[in-house]
Amino acid sequence: MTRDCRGAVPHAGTTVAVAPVRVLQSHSSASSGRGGTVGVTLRDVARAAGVSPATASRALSAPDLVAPARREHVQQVARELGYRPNRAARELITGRTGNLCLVVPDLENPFFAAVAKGVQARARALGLALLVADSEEDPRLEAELVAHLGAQVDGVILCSPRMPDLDLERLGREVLEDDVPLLLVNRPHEGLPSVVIDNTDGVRQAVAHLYALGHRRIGYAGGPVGSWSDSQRRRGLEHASHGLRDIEVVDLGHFPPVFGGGVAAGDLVAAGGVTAVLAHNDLLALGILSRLRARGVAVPEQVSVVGYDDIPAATLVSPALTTVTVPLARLGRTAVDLLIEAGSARTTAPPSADPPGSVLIGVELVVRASTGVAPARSSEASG
Amino acid sequence: MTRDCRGAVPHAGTTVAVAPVRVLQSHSSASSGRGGTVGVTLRDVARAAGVSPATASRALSAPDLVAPARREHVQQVARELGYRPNRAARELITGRTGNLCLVVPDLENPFFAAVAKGVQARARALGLALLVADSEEDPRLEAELVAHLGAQVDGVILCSPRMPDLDLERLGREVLEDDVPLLLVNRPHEGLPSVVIDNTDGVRQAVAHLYALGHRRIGYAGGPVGSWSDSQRRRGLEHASHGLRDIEVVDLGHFPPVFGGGVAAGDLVAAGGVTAVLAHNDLLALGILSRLRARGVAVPEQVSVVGYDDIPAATLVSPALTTVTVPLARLGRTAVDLLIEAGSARTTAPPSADPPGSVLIGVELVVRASTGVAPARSSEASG
DNA sequence: TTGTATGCGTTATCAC
DNA sequence: GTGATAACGCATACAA
Repeated sequence: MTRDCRGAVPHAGTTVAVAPVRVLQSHSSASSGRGGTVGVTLRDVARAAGVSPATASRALSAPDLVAPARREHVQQVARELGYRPNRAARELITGRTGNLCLVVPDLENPFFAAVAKGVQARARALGLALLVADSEEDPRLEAELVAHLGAQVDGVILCSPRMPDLDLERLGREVLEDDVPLLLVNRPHEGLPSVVIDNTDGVRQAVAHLYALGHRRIGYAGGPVGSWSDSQRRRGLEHASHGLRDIEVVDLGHFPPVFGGGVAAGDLVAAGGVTAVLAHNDLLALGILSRLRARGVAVPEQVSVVGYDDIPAATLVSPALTTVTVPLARLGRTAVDLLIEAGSARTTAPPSADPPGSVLIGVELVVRASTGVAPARSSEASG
Repeated sequence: MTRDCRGAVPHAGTTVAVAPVRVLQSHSSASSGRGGTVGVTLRDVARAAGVSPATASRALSAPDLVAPARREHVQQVARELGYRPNRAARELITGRTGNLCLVVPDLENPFFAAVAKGVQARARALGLALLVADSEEDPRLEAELVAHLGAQVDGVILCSPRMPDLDLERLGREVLEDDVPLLLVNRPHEGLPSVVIDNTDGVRQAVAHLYALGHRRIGYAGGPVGSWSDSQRRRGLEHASHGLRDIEVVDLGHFPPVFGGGVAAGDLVAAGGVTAVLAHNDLLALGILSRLRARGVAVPEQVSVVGYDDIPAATLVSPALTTVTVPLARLGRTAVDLLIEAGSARTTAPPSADPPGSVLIGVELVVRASTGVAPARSSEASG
């Protein structure tokens, strides 16, 4: 790594006036001369507008409380002076930071990246900034981050598929003490608001699709043990298969929900005698796809593969992956809305009014090239 | 989307004591009774430790200034009381927020996701939180975000491949006024610190590799017009080819640096009579790969493909993509370090001491299955 | 080395 | 509807 210190020549064009002395006297309104917008305080605005600081404050933060004429005048003056409220001072007295916080296991995981994008967009639309923390898949660190960052934000959104329930319990209490709303993504928990994906319906759609294509023996490559969404999807799988004649679901086991996990799962698919496999998520499915190809198993001619989430990479491979589309950006936006709602409910209502809500995000199967009609089989059951 | 308000039954197990009255009297040390760690102020610590607030402050923020015995005592007391400094109050007086800000065009783009991850990790290691903003590929929004968020952080890291130089110039000035260091990623600019990738060397390695495999006619699928890294890579390409006998570089044009752009580029590859193609980045290369496959062009037997960046998806496809590995996480970490350096230099040194530094991040070609020996050709030049 | 006192910029509480 | 004034919690200049 080379270090390249660039041109030692200072700007030659305009002369930037840098004040060499620090003025520490009482507010000497730096507004005379275009010295910059730095340090324009509310008092400056008030003075320039000929009103008291209190009125100036109200004119900007609670316009309804001030007479229309004055209000507009103050706002005009503030604009001219380039006034920008000091967030620290405001926070110090209101207790609100104007920031939200998002904790995810891995920013590079396209699933969380999409959620983060949605969260960020909605937060900004509401005039809030977003602190993002990556826990590096470490539940312990997640808890620490929530506790740490929770102190400097108005609300926390936590994506923590694998944090033990007990830790969650504790976090919930801490957060209640600190009066900072905590929202869970893709994981419900008693007493906490959450936004979750409809796992059972997604699985149902996937199974129905495969069944319609003639598949009767379907493998499931599961996610990590202890993952809430995995247990949900297993449940959905059972439920869905109950309604269909002659179907058999083969549990291929638990796998890390990444590409590498899919490679391992791929071998079990090949060995399991199934004609189709549903993976816990797309990364896993892509790994399976890759492994099957390497072993010379044709997809979808010999085996059909279905993923979950519909991450961008699902369309980059060939055959493109049939998968369950999860509106991740919407999930993120909804999370913010619900969090805000929880926050304002907390201040409006007495101690604990209504329990925090939980929102279910609908999903939709999108059929691509990785699924096809089941290969002819030695039929084993009579019709 | 269903709305499911969960169980209306309050907690039945433990009884959570919620204080129904708000204590507004002078500090009545809530430490008696385990009422919670909320509101433990420095004065409380001072009182409990039997020292003045000033000493308590120093014991925690400037330990060297207080006698060892007292110091440890105060720290102990603070720990026991669960004291946590109020960031707003601290910021109000010190002017430092303890936050950095990162602005990227698209959080879902694996390139920026990786950078963000590195930035976040390093920031946390330094005890700083990270505000992340996604500009949705809109340079105008980027400028606005920097201006807006810059006011509430100690430094800004900007990834803005396509922002016009003029806007950058203006941002640089604004930021200088606000006294907030601004650092550019993958884009140098006079007067601003930056961390950039070694584009010319990456291209050189790629060309050398292809040349060694016997390729003599190599296509380049470029990035967007106005992209600094694209112009750098084109320059590197020229330079690299000058040193090699009998080589010809074919400019395939400018493409949006996404999968779809690669699809378009793929057709030109097929039509251009080249035996190898170097893409501006991996997404583009993946699109080319996909298009070539769709058209029945074998990779690498007929055409070799090289990408740039080495995003995770590069190994998910088959054939796996030969590409130039960019240590993106390191890039992010370096950005933070350099930004901090710039920040402290700003306060330490008089007005403008030394111009901000620029760091060059080295890259390395990683050879995978998408490149192979050049097909036999109708040799056109004598040896 | 330690304590006292002041101020950071804003909003909230009161009187008017 | 408006203005004086007191906090908010902390760090620091200054005196001791």
